[in-house]
Amino acid sequence: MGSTARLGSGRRTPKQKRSRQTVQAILDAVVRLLKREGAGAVTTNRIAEVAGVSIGSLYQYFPDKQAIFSALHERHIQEIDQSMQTALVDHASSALPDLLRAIVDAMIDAHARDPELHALLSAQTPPHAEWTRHFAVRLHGVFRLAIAARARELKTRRNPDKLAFVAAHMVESLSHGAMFRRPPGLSLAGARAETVRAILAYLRA
Amino acid sequence: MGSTARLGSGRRTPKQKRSRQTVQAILDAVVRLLKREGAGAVTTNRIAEVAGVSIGSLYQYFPDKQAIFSALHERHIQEIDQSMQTALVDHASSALPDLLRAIVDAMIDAHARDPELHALLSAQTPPHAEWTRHFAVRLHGVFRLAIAARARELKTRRNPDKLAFVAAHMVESLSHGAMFRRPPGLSLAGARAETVRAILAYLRA
Amino acid sequence: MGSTARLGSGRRTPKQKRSRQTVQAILDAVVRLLKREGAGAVTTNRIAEVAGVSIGSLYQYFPDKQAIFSALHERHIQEIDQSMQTALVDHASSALPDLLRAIVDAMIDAHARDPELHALLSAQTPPHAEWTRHFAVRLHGVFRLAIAARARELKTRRNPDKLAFVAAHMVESLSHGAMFRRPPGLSLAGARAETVRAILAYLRA
Amino acid sequence: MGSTARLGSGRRTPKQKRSRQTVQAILDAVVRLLKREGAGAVTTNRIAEVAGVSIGSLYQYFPDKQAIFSALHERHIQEIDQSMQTALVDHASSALPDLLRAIVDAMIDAHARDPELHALLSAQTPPHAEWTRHFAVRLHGVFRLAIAARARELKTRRNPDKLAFVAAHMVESLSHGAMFRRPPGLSLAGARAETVRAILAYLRA
DNA sequence: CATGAATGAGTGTTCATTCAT
DNA sequence: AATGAATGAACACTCATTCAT
Repeated sequence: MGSTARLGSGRRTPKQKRSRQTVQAILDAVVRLLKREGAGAVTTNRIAEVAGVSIGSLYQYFPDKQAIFSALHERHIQEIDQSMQTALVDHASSALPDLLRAIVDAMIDAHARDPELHALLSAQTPPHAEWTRHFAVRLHGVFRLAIAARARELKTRRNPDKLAFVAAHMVESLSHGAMFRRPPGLSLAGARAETVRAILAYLRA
Repeated sequence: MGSTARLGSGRRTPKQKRSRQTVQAILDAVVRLLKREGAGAVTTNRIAEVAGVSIGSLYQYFPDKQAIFSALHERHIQEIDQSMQTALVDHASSALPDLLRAIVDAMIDAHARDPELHALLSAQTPPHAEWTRHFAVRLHGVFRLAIAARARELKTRRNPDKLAFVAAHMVESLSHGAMFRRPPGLSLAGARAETVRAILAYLRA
Repeated sequence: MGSTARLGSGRRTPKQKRSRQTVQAILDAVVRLLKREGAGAVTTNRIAEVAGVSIGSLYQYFPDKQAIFSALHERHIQEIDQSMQTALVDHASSALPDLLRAIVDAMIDAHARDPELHALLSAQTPPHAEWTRHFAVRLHGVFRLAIAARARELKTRRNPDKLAFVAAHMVESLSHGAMFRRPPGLSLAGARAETVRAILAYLRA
Repeated sequence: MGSTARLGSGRRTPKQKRSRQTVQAILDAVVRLLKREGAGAVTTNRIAEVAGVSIGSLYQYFPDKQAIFSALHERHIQEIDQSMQTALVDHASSALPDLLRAIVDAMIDAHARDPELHALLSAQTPPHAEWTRHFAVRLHGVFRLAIAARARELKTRRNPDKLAFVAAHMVESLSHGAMFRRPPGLSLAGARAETVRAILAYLRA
């Protein structure tokens, strides 16, 4: 991990850095293509071209096309996951509404940052692929933690899994909805607030 | 010869009935293929084969491959929409919890009836296609109606659009989640009940 | 030929008239399609549609697609041939320049009447098909006759076949050229006159 | 390995030479197919097969089927054009009859070299395509040059464009006719001579 | 005879993947 | 490692033709 960089020569590091850069370039190329020319234009040859690498090199780093999408998904999830983790830590000792607010914000921001990407990505991958499941589990975990830590505040003895299940789905669905299907007359800010209010209402019921 | 034109009632309809049967056969073939052999096996020639019609006939009824998926979506949505409408009417004078329960049941049942189909279908269509939007609008409408009719019971003066937005997303997301991402230890029945409880909690908050 | 129309009952005539009308309709449909939508649009089904007959009926009158083009060619040639014959007869006792002028006019007019048709037709049929040969022979014949009848005026004893060969090609090529490849600065009338002059020069040389 | 880059002269050219060879192979394959099995056998897959390349390679060099025919035409025209140019230069200071004879020979030889190809090719391309026009212009130009340079010999003040127009059409038409529609009793040599005589007669009239 | 739904062999074309250089 | 020309299985789609009604 960090240790490779510390070893004497530093000879292997540049190679690995190059690799990572190539992988990044390929992943970025997919995103650019997806946004600029639509899903139909995302062919391996085109990806390689846009990434500025040869098609041969592309296959050096990814065994097949699907692997590229998987990697992209993973990267995307990790980014969201990261901001979730941060929200959780930052508000470890805040009141529940504040924490919820932070989580919802993180989620919406993640969607807002790259809305087309998110949309097109889900169209490209089987909806029950590993990553979807994985993401659900992570989000579920975030809420389990958040809820467990505030069991007293909530005065509830209900199954925390059940609560987390509902809360996680609410945040995901409403974040997505706030971004893409907001009805006229409901601002993004309004949707944010309403999402928090809804989850709170549920948890406190 | 000349007499055929004189025979009783529906001499023109068989032509149309046959058409409808062919279209049905094609749509059913897609579903069968999707379930039995996965999305990769859904080629136009294979569809025609499984449907028991010639590829030429298939193209007599659908201008291109995408049109087949669109038709399938439309059929699927209409089925869900139907059961939603029914729930709404059947519980026109029930108490809110009963109505909500009926709506959630209709939604989950629709997902449960053909879970793979639903899943694979969404993978095939751009997520912001007309039908997705259309369905969201329909669901939203169902809730607006349900909530408006019970404004007094809810003792609320909040924007019904806002309430409907949140409620609709909760139903859709949690129905889907109940079907596909239920955590171990949460039964389908439990998820159903919890979904209703959550929506109620929100509406009454 | 003419006799069928003279026979008693007249029962068969309408049927034959209908047939001829259908055939005409089909032939006209090809021309219309060719002109309006280009060669690519000329499919048997489309022809039938434009002609206002069913595809089945079309195949009642023509064994296959190629036969339609053949019939069209034949009709086209007969029209040109007709006007050629007329020119020949009308100027049976005119001087050579006048006759030549009449033939050239007939030829150019034939091209001018339906230039696209003529062009597209040649693109559709193998260039050495029967009809092309046939047409060449007819034109050749016309000139043989015209030249033979004026051998004294021409004071020539050269092989009339040779003269006819050259004259026929000149008239065909220059008529076509006058229509389609006239250089800027050369009017159609000018091209007409020049064609006559050129043939005369050759015949008198 | 590394040494390959150091070897003598043309190490980059093989890439281009290979390309040219492939293109040549494809073009030749079309000609072979056209001659051996007729126009109906000329499918892209068959071309690739006969050319000994994969269908994928074929599409690397030609965007679509039509482009192959266009390239073939261009090649064919350039060959004829070449021999025309040569005739013009070789007889720059010859008398007009000799020059005419050379041009007619070049034209007839071009047709004689590959008569079926020429015939089938014209059947494949719209008769007013760019190349046809282009060729007419070239031929016209050749004659303008030839005539202009001999204005004194011809003692003519007539519009050289008019003269060239007629002469060019005579050469083209009579060369083609000499090849394909020669009447019995007229030898190829006879047709050649007669063509020259006819053009001379016209120019001197 | 007319109809037009049905047929299916065959077409042009794409694109993930390989491998000689 | 990198390259990119070459590959070819597979696909969506067309259209001349048939035949049951």
